[in-house]
Amino acid sequence: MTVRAVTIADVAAAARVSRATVSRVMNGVPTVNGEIADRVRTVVGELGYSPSDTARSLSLGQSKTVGVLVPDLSNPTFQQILQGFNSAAAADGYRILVTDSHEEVDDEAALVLDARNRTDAVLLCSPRMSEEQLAELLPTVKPAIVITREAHFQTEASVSADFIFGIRTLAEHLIALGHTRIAYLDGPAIRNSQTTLDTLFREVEMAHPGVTIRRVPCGSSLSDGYYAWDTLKDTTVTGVLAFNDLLALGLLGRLNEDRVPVPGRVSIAGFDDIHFARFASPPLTTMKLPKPSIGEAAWVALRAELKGEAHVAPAIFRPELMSRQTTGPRQ
Amino acid sequence: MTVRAVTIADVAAAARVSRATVSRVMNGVPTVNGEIADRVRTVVGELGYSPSDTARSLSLGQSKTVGVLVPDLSNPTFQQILQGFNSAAAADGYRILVTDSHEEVDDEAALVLDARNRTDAVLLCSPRMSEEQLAELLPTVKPAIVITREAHFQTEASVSADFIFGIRTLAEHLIALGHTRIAYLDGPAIRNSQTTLDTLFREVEMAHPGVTIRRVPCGSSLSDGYYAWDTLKDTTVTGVLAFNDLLALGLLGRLNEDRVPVPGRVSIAGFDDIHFARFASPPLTTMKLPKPSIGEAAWVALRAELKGEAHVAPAIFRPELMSRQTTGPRQ
DNA sequence: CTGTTAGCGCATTCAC
DNA sequence: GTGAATGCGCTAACAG
Repeated sequence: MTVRAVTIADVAAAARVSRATVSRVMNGVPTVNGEIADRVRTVVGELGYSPSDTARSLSLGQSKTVGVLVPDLSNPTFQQILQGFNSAAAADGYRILVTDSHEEVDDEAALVLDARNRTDAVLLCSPRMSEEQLAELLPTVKPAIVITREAHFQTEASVSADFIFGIRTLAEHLIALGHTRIAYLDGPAIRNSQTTLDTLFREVEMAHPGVTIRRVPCGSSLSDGYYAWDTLKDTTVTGVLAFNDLLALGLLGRLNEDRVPVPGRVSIAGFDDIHFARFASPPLTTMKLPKPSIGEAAWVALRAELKGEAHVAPAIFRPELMSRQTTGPRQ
Repeated sequence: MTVRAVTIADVAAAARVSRATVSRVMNGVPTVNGEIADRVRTVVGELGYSPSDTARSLSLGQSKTVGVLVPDLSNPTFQQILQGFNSAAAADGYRILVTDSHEEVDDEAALVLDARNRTDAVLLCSPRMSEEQLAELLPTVKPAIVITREAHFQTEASVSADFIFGIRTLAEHLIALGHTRIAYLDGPAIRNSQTTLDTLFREVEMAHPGVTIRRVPCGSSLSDGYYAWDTLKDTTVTGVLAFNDLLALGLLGRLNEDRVPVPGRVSIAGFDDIHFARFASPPLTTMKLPKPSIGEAAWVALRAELKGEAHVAPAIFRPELMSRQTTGPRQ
């Protein structure tokens, strides 16, 4: 914008028609005289006119745009979810506006509000805020839906990945390979997923006497994984589960650097199956998430809300084990 | 938006004041009676009012937002440039709206136009469109600036990376290691950078008799690099330069998979120095680009244009050689 | 089939 | 210090 160079009025004047007619031509309304339409189009071309989306949005009462909040756009996982979401939305004529919170929990609410003020709805992708904050925010920004890594937020999360199932699968995988001392690299401290995970680990330990799974605070980035070795190396841990692939890959890079054999000395498993996982050396064992499908499901849910339809049933996606080379028998 | 739940009028009515007063309170205009202001704020809280950015934009004549076009958001390089740009812009109270062209050259112009119609200016990050298209588009969307990988588009590119210098450096690096048969994995076919690169390679060949550098059409993604080996493996090439790190990393992944020693059988060099480069195995030799600085410089240039100041001098960034382990003596 | 009128939600002159 | 009126650029009835 910035004091629009050429407006609909300019075009109307130059084409000697009313603004309404210009509007009709621009929107492809068929009931316009061919000659007039041509004349308008010509002028549009000459003046380089292009309608202000802001004005259209205000007038139409909708922007045909939905906002998306992600905690970290540099994480390939979110990019892929976003792609699935984006193409699905695009197919319905919607565009997206993405905002990255950079893992700053305290900024999330404001960012969502902000995004919502210029769009018709919002998608909260793995919000890091507490469940309470979320519950408070949601009603003020709806239509809104949230994608979560845990399936137990049934009230809010329309789309979720069965993280617990995935971690259990990975744990069993390591245990089957003979590992008994396992570490879990924790993701961003969020919500009350804490207890859920603890419960899982206790269950697994119960089922497999002799096995211990220890949680280690970590983070969500490559470097978080890289530095995790500092606290891990002096332990007897032989198997490591990571909150996500970034963590696992960062750790793997560190181990390669320190010439620690993988999976000889320690087995590593990630979560998400980002592209790089396959290209790592050795290729990373991880749980594959159908990221584009998750994005699509999110759009389907959001579109339903947009249309005011009945709530669609929450979609829960099960990850799939990609057993590659970073995990092997305990030695 | 979507038929705004609560508007400024609602707040005004509930607080028994005029809309103008509500507006003043919302914008922190000091000349408002304390009690009234408090009353308004209370109502705002109760009603959960939050001003429509769309309406504000239209009224103010500016959105305090700038659009950014990138060819591939999943490429970490662009993310980092974006981050630099974003934080610089944020410091000046501007927000950004990103659009990803997914390397679809033909969509770029429309996307830029689209973005520009809801923002005050646009940044074209490594546009893939032809120089002619760019020249035609630019005037219609200004204020606009472009970031380029080549320094020779002096007329348009406000910020650029000295790609030619970087590739030359890498070529010399390989040659110094004894490589004489070198392949260059080409990026997206764009503009007329073709001849520039050819010129460079001829120069290098002249300066080093016996050396040949062959261009191989490739692409810009991990998988493009992965499949490049299919055409490379039957050649006598011992050194490979890649358009970017993604290509190099994809190729490296393939070579690890096929158990082809790197750099024993073939040396590889990338370009950009994305995070993953360091974590690859072996760590990737590449040219480091000051990506955040590039982003910041872009904002400085764009801000100047926004203010209608004189054109700032084009900024050209020189990449720096990061000699790591994917390049070694010819064997 | 085209022009006139009104209004989307907000900020901002201008009087009061 | 506050309210009433006007306009940002566009679309959508409504007439004609």
